[in-house]
Amino acid sequence: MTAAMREANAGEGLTERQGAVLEQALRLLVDGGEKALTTAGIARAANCSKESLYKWFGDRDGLISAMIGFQASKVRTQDVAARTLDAGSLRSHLVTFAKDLLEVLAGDVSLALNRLAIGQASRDGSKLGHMLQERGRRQIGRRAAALLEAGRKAGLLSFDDAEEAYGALYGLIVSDWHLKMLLGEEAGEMRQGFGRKAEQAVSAFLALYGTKR
Amino acid sequence: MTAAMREANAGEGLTERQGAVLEQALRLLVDGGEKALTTAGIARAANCSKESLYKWFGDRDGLISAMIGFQASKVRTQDVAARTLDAGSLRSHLVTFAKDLLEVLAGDVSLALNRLAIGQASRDGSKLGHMLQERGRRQIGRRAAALLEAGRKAGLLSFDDAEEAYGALYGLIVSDWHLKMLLGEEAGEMRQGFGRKAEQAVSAFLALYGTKR
DNA sequence: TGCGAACCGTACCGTACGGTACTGATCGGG
DNA sequence: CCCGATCAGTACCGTACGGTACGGTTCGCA
Repeated sequence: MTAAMREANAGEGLTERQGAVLEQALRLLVDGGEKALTTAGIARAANCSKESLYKWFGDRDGLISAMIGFQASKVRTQDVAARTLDAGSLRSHLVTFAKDLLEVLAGDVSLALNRLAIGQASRDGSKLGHMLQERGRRQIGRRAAALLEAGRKAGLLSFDDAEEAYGALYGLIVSDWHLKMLLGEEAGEMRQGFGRKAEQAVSAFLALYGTKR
Repeated sequence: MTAAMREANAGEGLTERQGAVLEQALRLLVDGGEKALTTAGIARAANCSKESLYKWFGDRDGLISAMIGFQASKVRTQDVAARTLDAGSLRSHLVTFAKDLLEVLAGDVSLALNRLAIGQASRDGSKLGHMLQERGRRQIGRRAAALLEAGRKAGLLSFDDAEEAYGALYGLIVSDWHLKMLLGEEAGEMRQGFGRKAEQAVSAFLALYGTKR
């Protein structure tokens, strides 16, 4: 029973009720930051008892871990089957990827969870940090890697180290926007610049790694 | 008057004693994260009384703000007078800038302060975030802007929007390393890759914005 | 030598949090 | 119709923090 629960928490085997509780917890976190993420507050917001929280998630850290896993499980990245890939469609796919990346990073839940994990990075041995890294970046990184690999196979891209190419793409897209948003810069005002920024970044990336010239 | 005249430490109106206290506070923050940054802990580490802390800095937020200002005042960026600028020296200056930037961002005090400001971004209306942005990034941004402008004046670089070019340079250099370090990735292991990464980033930047071909 | 300001060390207060224990209500199965 | 399990609601406990107050000490200065 307990073992099943623990394993379930790591994956997605959560009761609807528990999912609803995590939803409320995420909402609290987004609205009020880590300070607002108290067990009493969650219990009040979710109309459940503190005792249930501890029974389901063990302790506060377990609850936070469950929040991260829960949120990650909601964002599934679909692999684009790009069989027919020409210069135009590659560019379009890259631009879409860039916009998606910026949108994800600017999402308030993403920002709140990243802030939480960063704030706890010094205390908990970066356990949450690794979790976010694995569940979040890894997913979108795979999507990008697949896209880049497809581009190379189609003779549209040229690079030796895929990781290096992805690093350049990521940096060109995100620059220091993520940090600025994490530090509190209002994300709403920035969003309208995402489209232009994505186009610029992809153009630069193709100038660097594209074979067409 | 003597108190006020006592050399204002690095432009701030701080006594040496107060600077020493802030030094200890920064050390506490670096070692133990925000949780370790308690008024009692600071008083103990700095051999001063809590009453003095409140007299000097008002409250905990004032103390944290003073810590940021104090740390920023210690990092002065020297403008490189690049009168004779050729392709080689521009590249060398850019590589040096890139390495410096990575070293600064990987510094444990910088990481700790950024973590602190990010953790408080939701509670205090990003006051600390703006402070860090203004005192930290602005400085190194100006250095980069001067370098880019000099390169353009010398006919070695070509760009319309300096801010856009700087964004590309920053992104190519930093990529997602800063976030990874903020999330707890051990910075020590990464440092040895800084040199190579700086070279790669500058090469890519020059391929994008350099006039020499 | 005497005075006053600054300051250290500590005791103290109110509060809020994490976590536990208890009570009563709901509900599905025999 | 009753039994056992689950859970909401709440009271409770220990702890730790931010901030304040106070006694004792040092030191500059007249």
